[in-house]
Amino acid sequence: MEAPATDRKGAQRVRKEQQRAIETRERIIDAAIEEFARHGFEGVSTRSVSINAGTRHTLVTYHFEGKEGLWYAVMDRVVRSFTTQQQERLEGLRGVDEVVQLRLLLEEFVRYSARDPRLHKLMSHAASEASPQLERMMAEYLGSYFKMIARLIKAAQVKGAFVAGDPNHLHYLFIGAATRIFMQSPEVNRVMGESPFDPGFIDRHVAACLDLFFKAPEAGKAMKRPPRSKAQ
Amino acid sequence: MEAPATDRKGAQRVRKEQQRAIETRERIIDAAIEEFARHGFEGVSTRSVSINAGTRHTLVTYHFEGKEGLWYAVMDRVVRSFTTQQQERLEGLRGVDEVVQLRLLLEEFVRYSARDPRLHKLMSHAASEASPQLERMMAEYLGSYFKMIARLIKAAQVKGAFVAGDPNHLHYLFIGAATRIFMQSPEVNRVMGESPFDPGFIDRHVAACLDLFFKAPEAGKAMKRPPRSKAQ
DNA sequence: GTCTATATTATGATAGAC
DNA sequence: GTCTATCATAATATAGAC
Repeated sequence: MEAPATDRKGAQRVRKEQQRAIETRERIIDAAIEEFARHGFEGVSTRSVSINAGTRHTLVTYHFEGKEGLWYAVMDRVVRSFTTQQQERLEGLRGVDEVVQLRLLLEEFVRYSARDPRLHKLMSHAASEASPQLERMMAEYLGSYFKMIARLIKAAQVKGAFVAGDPNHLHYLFIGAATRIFMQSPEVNRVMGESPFDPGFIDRHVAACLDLFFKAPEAGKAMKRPPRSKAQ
Repeated sequence: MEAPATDRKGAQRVRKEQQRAIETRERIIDAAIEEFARHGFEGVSTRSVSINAGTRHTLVTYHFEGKEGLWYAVMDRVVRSFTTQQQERLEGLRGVDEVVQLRLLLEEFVRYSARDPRLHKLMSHAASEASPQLERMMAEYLGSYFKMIARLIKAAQVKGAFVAGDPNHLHYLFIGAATRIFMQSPEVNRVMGESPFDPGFIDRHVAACLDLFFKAPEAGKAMKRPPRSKAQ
């Protein structure tokens, strides 16, 4: 059976429609990331999300099978985007000294948190009580991420370049120290008189966070930390 | 005009009613702290709060003039209870070396966060965007608290006992490092295989947090930190 | 895929009896 | 002060036209 003349046009129309559908889906997720980060799951209505996305709330049901499905899609995108970014950064550093790897990954972590604190706001909602969703995220993405960082911390400790203690525990201390200031920026602004998102502040913040955890490997060396790489 | 015989009984009844009213008010606040900490302002209904408090939702309106008034009452109680506790701890340490004062206040801060992480969960909701409420809390309670800690950090830095850097900045690093682990305990549990609320863990956590920020004043001294006071 | 219309339930707030 | 009854609005979800 030969394809009739209308088929090409038809296929083209289908592709365009699919394209538009994908864009709608993405716009909804974008808007939902913003709202969920600000108000948490219970504090968000699919109506306000869809309005901010420029569509109707019924499309949330169509694309995500309801509010919960939208939440999954949001967490999936945000967490996956973070972990793959870190993973790629690590792969680009193959062969480099592990202490340097760790330092650069953690620096990137801080800068990522400054660029988009919504990951941590979302996690603060998702991880504050046990749930199947949390378990799934841990199993799928975050578990191996924590293992990877713990491995690097252990290696850095062996070389005497990182403070002593349980690697995962120290990782959590780092995460907290690095991100709190961005998660509560209005309060910080009020206390410190400057925005933590100011580029100058971010540089100082990166240095302060790293300085807390990295040690100069030899006692004879100066306490000043080596110049940090700025380029990716 | 003499008071009639019924007055004594009447006054007694009024006192009892007032007492009961106060208890109702307190029970509502207790329940609201729990709910607001978990779900944030938008995610909470006055109905569920009042059910958990064992009353009707109309009493929320009566006692607090609505949901927003309840939110104010909650934040007021939680923040005030924290700052006065720290204030009293400080007053009990009059005359003590400032480095020791700071160390003990920060230790108390960590243990307080472990006892009741809801303060920080509430703040993470209240301080993530600017608002008149936040401004009021800062002006009334938290502003002077941050000033007090900054003063002690500065003094400790002069004595070479605390890491260098802007005192308020370092304070935020400390707050983040100390509290994140309790705010996301289910995630931590999954990663570390133990609860951060385990007494043994809390002790190790206190030590780890303090060790990050306090320095041994002399290079010749051993790196081990002095035994921490456990009592009050 | 997207829209309109609508069903159902939840929520914040109020009025009035006791 | 606390309760019952009720209202107006907002939310999730679904059905069906296009």
